[in-house]
Amino acid sequence: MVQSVERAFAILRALSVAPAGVSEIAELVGLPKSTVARLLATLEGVDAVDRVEEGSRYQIGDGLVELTGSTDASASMVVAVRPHLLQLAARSGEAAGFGVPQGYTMHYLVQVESPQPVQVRDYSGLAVPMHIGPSGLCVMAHWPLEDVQRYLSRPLEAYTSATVVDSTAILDRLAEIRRVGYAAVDEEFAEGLSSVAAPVFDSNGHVAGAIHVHGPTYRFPGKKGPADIGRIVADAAGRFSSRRAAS
Amino acid sequence: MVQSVERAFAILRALSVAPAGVSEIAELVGLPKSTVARLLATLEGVDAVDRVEEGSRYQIGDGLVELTGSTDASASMVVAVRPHLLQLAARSGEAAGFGVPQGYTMHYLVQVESPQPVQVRDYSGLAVPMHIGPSGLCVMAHWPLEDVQRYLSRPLEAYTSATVVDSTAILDRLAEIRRVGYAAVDEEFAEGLSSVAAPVFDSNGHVAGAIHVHGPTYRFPGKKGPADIGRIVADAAGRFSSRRAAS
DNA sequence: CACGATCGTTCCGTATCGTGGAACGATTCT
DNA sequence: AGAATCGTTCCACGATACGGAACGATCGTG
Repeated sequence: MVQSVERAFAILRALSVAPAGVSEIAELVGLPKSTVARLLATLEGVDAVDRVEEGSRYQIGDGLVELTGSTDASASMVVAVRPHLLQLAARSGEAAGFGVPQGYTMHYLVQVESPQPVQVRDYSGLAVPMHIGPSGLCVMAHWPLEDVQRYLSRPLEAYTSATVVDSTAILDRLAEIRRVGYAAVDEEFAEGLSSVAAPVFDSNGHVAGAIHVHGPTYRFPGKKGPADIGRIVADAAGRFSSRRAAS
Repeated sequence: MVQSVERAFAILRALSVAPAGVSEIAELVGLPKSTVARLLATLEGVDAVDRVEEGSRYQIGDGLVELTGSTDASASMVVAVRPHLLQLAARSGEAAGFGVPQGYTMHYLVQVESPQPVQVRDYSGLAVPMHIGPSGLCVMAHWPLEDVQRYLSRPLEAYTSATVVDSTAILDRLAEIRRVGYAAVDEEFAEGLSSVAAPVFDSNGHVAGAIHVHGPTYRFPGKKGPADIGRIVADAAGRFSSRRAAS
């Protein structure tokens, strides 16, 4: 067990009851004032606590609330996005899915199956590096440049021989994605699999995830081509973004 | 800054998005597996995380929710207690209310009006030190002795000339409250105001709040006297406690 | 089934990090 | 004004957290 983490949580438990200052907390948890002050400074730094009206009393902070609320947020997003995915699957004729970014990976939370007899596997529950697949690229296209460059400075894994791992090529792709509003990828994640994705934004205009359609390369994107499918997906993602902004 | 606390919160942020195992978290936060495993074990020990279905994936835990969630629990209690208060107001002929403890104060959440033409003001929304008023005293009567003594070691405020602030007298009161199951107070909170309260317990038998009846001193408790009113209030509080335990 | 890859768990030597007493200015109370 | 208490910061030091390595368990593939 890591003692200082346990101590930090003892402090949080004391504060969950009522706001308090350093000395009172020190008495409540039985630690020296200086230890408590240092742990509080750290907890304040990670937004787990904040000050009552910029005074010297601390209370449970918004950051802690967000840690527990985000899980719910993802769950509610899964529920909210489903009708959009069902419509998209019907309209594109292929499986549709939704994923959210987490650090340097894209987490695929939910997938709605293709109406066609030949299905692709279910990728929900899977975590994929950002540069593998169009959803991650859509998200990354809206990152600040220094975040993109930090990601690209690490060795990039190739899932297939078609996976693009060249930094310059990726940067060019990201610019194109921002211009056209979607990303199309063939066989970079898995051989025989093609996918088109578009970004979902939250109410503050920040990229929050991506909706995608994917199918076997032999029939997808097919006659419609990436641009047509791209527009359909971007349309669905845009409607979902608008709906989220309104709620 | 305490590095291990910061690292623990980095892990929590990763888990706030989606459940994950040790290795995935390690990659997300950029720490060695053994470090992550040790921090996770600690976070699990303080209920900040728990396992998904006793497997090897972790998620945000109930303990973290509880650090932030007391307000929500209070909201559902307000809904649940209302029929009990309505009945009590009808039976006692006075206003009935409910409050929950928060640290060293009693928070009055809801009040149902007296059926009589002369009303007392609405105290819902008010926070009052524990020793002021019978509800706080009922809660305090069920605190561990060292918690009581810690409270009493601080200077106690008097709201009126009748407010009891002597530690010995308060300790005697608490013993009497535990014995008879209610508390009766005259003009200690406000002049001309009398009140009788009884404790509400949660499903673990811990004191969670108090139900009270209050009215103008000139007519309350009246012919019934504190003991009769006390029994009526304790009866209502006991029924509410049983109903909470059953749900 | 065998084997390789990956996972989660545990151990242990070590050095880094967290500690707590003390100092001190700021604030509060009498 | 003076005493008490608060919150903040410093620093020597050793306790604690660290991370590489080992290993059994599990999973995926041929």
